[in-house]
Amino acid sequence: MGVFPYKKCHRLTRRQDFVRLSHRGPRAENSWFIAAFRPALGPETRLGVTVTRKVGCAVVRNRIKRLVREYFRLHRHLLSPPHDVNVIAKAVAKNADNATLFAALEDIFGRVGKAASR
RNA sequence: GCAGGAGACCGGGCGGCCGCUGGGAGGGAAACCUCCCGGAGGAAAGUCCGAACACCACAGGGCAGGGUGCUCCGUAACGCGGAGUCGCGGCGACGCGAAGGAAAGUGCAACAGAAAGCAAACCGCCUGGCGGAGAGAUCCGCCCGGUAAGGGUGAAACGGUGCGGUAAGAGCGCACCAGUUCCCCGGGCGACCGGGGAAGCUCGGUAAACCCCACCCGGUGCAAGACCAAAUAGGGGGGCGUCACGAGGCCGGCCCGGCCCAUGCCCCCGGGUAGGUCGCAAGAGGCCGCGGGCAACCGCGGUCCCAAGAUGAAUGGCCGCCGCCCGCUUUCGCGGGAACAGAAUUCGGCUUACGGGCUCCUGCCCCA
RNA sequence: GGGCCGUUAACUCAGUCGGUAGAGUAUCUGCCUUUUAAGCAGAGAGUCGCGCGUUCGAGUCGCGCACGGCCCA
Repeated sequence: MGVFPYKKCHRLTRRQDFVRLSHRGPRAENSWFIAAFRPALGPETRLGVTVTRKVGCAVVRNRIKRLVREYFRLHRHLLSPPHDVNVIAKAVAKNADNATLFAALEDIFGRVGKAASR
């Protein structure tokens, strides 16, 4: 396994997982994203990305999802103990460039990390 | 040089690091790892048509409903394409056209106008009659009629011009022109075109109003559908026969019509949700050559060129160099920009969005 | 993936068979009242989502787009 993998076991793949996060559970928020999270059931920290049609067309939504995944791939190991995280993009995210979104993700994962380690 | 028209084409390139994903090979008990090959578009979009494929329905007939609508070709098929015909637009290159039928029937036409569809008399014009005025010519009023040439209204008013004709007029008659129908000759597969003749005088618009005519169309869609199969709950399916005569149900638009029923006997053990596997990626393909055809396209041969397959859903991120465009700058260089847009069963079209250069053609102007 | 509907005044909606686009609320003005509310009278306001076509004439008919919403599995 490489240093920064992103395999299927690192993703939320069931509707159940998303529903579980959307109900109760802590959230972190800034101008571009909302993150819903709670301690993982398995041994790995897992990611889900939610970008609704309100955000933009398919090209815009794909770009945002890829950026979120890329950031998660490089920084997943910083989150301990393992958590399930769902990152939801706000509609204004379509206007931000890649560097801005990476900064926003750094901010929001920082908040998640702080809350998770407590 | 400016303004335009048509056609075909491209949709940045190379490299490094970190990743995702399909297939193949190898290793491993497994998680997984290593290597090799592949991984968004001309529109992948809108879902407007047509098919392939799958399941459901289906004896047959009729009605309804929907679609198409000049001709001939092409195609698996099409509402698509090609070549033509006619009409319209443009100086032109060229473009556009749901382009069958209004002498089958029904309907509609506000306002204006006398009248809007078996024509019609408001004004005007004219013969005649009555009354009045006047010396008279004649004028005025009313009435019975004639008249579509003139006026005004309207999107549209029942051919146009001229001559004759008449009380005034009128295709009432004649000549030419336009149109309609029919006949003949020639060309074309055909739409239709060219020429000649006759008749009748002329028969309006709207079918993207109902409708008529010709041709086509069963429904639903890969979340179709097939297979494997936890937990939970206990039932489900098939065949044959007897009875039956109308209340009900079914036949997936409706009707004619057809079937089911109450019950008996026999046979089978499976059905199905979560989840998984398949469907699911190698063909109505591209290119080259030859042949046929004006062309769309077709036939034959070759090439082995290309051919993604996810399923909370991959095709990415960061960086360097080069090329293109813009701004600043004498140059060097610096900074910025690069459109529309992301496969979801697969093809053929159409439509819409959008960056760029190329070739040919047209009109006008200038120079030689 | 497939299907259906809507878009008309600031807001909520009518508008049949094509013929001068209306109603209620809100706004403004006047009357009434000590004043406000209520009531009465009147006024303003519209690219009928956009484009092309059919027609003498289109909110209405046809086609192509845009935006919004809903349904099925």
